[in-house]
Amino acid sequence: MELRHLRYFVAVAEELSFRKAARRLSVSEPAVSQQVPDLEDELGQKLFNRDSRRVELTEIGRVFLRGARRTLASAKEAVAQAQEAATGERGRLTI
Amino acid sequence: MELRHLRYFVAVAEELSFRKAARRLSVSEPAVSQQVPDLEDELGQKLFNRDSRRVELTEIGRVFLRGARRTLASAKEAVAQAQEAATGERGRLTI
DNA sequence: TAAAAATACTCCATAGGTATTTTAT
DNA sequence: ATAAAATACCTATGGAGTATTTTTA
Repeated sequence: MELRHLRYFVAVAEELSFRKAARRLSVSEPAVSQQVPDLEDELGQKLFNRDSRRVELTEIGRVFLRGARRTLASAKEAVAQAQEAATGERGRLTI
Repeated sequence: MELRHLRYFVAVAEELSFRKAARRLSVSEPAVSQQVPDLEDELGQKLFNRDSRRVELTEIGRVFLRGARRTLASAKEAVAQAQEAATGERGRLTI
C-alpha cells in the first residue's frame, strides 16, 4: 500500500465517481479503475459498491476513509513540520 | 512522496546505516541509497549527515522522523480498523 | 586498507495512457 | 441510447539488482 492508493481512494470517496476522481487527480479513469481494486485486493475488503450507474462507500469503506484521510494529513503535516524546522534553523543561523 | 520513502527513511534512521537498513528491508543497499536522496530532494532538506564512515540524523531529520513514524502508524491503523470493521460486520451478518 | 555509501548500468515490474467493451438505466 | 466503470493492450517511467567506484577513518 502506498500513499497513491490512499489519494485515489479518497478522491473517489469524495466524488463518488471514478471519472470525476480521475479528472481531479489529473490521471486517466482507467488508472483509478486499476488502483482502487488493487487497494481492495490488498485489504481483502470491498471499499465501494459500484456498477456502471452509481458508486457508494461500503461500511468498511467509510471506516477506511477516516484512516486514509488521517494518514494523508499526517504525511502532509510531516513535510510541513520539516519545512518549518528548516526555516527555524535557517533563522537561528542567519541571526 | 510514497510510504516506501518513509519506510526506508525510518529504517535508516533507526539503524544509522544504509546497509543494515537495506538488510532489514530485504532490499539492496543501492535501492536505499537511491530512495533516501530522492526523499531529501522532494523535501528540499537533508535528513542525514553522512560520509562513508557515519550516518547521523540532521535536526530536520529528527523532526521528520516523528512525522514519518506517525504516518506509517496511521496507515497501519487504518488497515487494522478496516479489518476490524470487516470482522464486526461479518459477525453481525452471521449471528 | 577496510568498510560503507555512492554511482553506473541494466532489467523489469507496474503505473498510466488510448481504445474498446460491458453494464445498467 | 447514454453514460460510466471495467477491460485489453501497449508504452515508458522508475524501482531495484549486480558490479564497481569513491570516500574516510
